[in-house]
Amino acid sequence: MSSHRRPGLGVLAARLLFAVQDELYERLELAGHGRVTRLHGAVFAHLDEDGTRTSEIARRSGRHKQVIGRIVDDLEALGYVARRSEETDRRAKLVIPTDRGLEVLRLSDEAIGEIEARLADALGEDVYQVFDHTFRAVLDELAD
Amino acid sequence: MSSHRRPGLGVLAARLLFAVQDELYERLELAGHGRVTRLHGAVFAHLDEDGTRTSEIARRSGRHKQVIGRIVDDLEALGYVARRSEETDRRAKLVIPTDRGLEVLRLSDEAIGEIEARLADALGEDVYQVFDHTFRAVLDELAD
DNA sequence: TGTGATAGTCAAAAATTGTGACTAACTCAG
DNA sequence: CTGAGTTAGTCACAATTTTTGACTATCACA
Repeated sequence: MSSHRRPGLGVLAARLLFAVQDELYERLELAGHGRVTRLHGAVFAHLDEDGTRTSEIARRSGRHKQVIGRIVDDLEALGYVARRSEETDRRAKLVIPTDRGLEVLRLSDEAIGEIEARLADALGEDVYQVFDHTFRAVLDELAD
Repeated sequence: MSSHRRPGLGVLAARLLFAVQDELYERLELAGHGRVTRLHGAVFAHLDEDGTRTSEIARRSGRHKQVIGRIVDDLEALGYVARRSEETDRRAKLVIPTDRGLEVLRLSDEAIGEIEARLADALGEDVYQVFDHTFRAVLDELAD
């Protein structure tokens, strides 16, 4: 078996994404946030500590605002975020993390940070830094 | 705006995946394969030229075999793959790309190859090679 | 031979995504 | 100041996708 083709950049990206997500959500579950799923990640990943608009989250995550709106409904019911109208634009509503939401943000940053630290440790601090730097350059290059 | 946190490894991976997919499916559409969607990618990405079992595709892609079975139904109806019973194990069926399916495999490899070549050109051949190599090392490291 | 595991499929339920329409509020040219 | 066009968000409905459980056929192996 395993006569499969050498994985290209797309498959590498998918594997990395799944590997990171697997570890992240496992840790969130252990920390008592088992109700938070990958779906909610689209919001958490693009949510600032001081709040972000629904439409901005939609834009950043590349999903429809209806989908984001529904995920926010969910997170609101679970007590992770609250909605507050913006004062400068009364159409808009800020999605703001609650204390519980802030904890998820903190735990997520911590989990990702640990993964990165583990990789830096295994591959070499300098090697990993170059990797991270090149990764961002790759994304900049593909953004056109 | 844009006061968002520095994206971690997970967000980087997601962006890379989407960027690669965007370009890949755009090219497939231009080549007359507009009916092939990201959904089908789970099969094509793990399909060998000489055929692969449904369950092996499911294992490699991390999806349920029912889902893969349905995608294969789709691809079969579109004329991209055929099913053939294995001789060594009569329970199993090989999913085999048709000529049309082989063309998609070729176009996909070509598209990814061009993206990689473009990146190597922009960032430097040696820089990109190190990046690619480190990427695979990262995945090996996370596989544990 | 017979017990347990594996490959694949079917069918129904649940979850997620996409579409179109709608209200409210903002922008800005005239 | 006003009205046309745009944008933020939501609702309701349709379509798609995923999940769950059950089932048949086949294999592996003690």
